Amino acid sequence: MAKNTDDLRQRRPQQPVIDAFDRRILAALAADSSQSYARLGEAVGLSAPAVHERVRRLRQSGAIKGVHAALDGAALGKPLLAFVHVEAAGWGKSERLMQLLQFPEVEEMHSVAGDASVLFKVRTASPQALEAFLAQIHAVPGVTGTRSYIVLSTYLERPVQAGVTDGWPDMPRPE
Amino acid sequence: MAKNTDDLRQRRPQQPVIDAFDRRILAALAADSSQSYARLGEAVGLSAPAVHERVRRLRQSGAIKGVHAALDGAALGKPLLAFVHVEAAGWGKSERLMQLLQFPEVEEMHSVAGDASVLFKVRTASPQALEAFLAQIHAVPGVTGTRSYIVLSTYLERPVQAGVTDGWPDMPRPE
DNA sequence: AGTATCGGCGATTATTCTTCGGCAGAAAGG
DNA sequence: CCTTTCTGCCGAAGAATAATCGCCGATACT
Repeated sequence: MAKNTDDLRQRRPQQPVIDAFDRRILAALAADSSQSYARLGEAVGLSAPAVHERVRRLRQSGAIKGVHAALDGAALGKPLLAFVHVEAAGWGKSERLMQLLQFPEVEEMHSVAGDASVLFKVRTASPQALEAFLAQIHAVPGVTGTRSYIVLSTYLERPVQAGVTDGWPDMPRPE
Repeated sequence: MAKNTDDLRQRRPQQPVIDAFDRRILAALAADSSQSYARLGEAVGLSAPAVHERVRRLRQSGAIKGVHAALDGAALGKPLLAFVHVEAAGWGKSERLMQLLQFPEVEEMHSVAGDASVLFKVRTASPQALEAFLAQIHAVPGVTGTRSYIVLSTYLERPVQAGVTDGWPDMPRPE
């Protein structure tokens, strides 16, 4: 037996093939991850152990990064949601900026292409708290300015969806 | 017995008091909602049934809106994340705009105060798909323009945190 | 054809969830 | 100050679920 073939087997496809069953399982778990494997299996057309095995694989492959409780910001005393665009001279990502992630008010931080360098999503208890956060940002060396977008109403806020639109509706092309 | 006192009891405080135990439970559930009540109880210093009861209450009060699996956009074939600002003449929220929420690419939609009316967070399979989505937006009557921010790197993306910063670090006040 | 591999299914065991009764502490009333 | 009432926690039991095992059919490769 050629043992060295095991090395070849260790290639990780990194795309462990996500078939239609997986997609349906992922969609169901993204919607509600507290349902039993039996119910999931019934929904997608598989047995409970089969679903269990697929979920285990999806977890290990990284397609499922975790399962989290969705909390209500207002109920927790953080009714103010805002997106903060940061303009920075030089390269935006600094060690100093990363320290801001320790604040539980910060939910997202991305570097973006556009007329801003870094984008924050923050949920604060009050305008004063947002001001304090902005002060923290402005205290970072290299930051030249910020632009804040205060959220008035949230019409949709959901986790990553499993679905992909492949056939976009025909658009009225600009002539 | 005055039965009518029951009516008074039906006042819902709407702030059913979230104490330190609740906050720790919520923090733990936001981080990982797949752990057992026994482990949670051990972490926060309560028994499993006590945690169960508190979680039930937090669920009912709306503090916990649900539990969802966090999926990996790239693994699902949607590696492109973008924030799209929409400028609209008149009032931004239209029935036509709400129909766009049916696309699984759309993860968030807010109306904001700032130099934009509506803000979308979309995760698409490709730049072409993003273009198709933008075309959908521009097809909505009243939309005068969009500004897109393509995400280059995501440094943080997490659900609503239970914690609140009350003592913000002293900021260097602008003199 | 033979053979190995993979994935699903049914059944079993182990964990966990969920409920129940009892009890201690705090708050309201006499 | 004592009683009453209420609330919330705990330990224990029963129900439901998660997690594992062996077997089987399908597929692909030799």
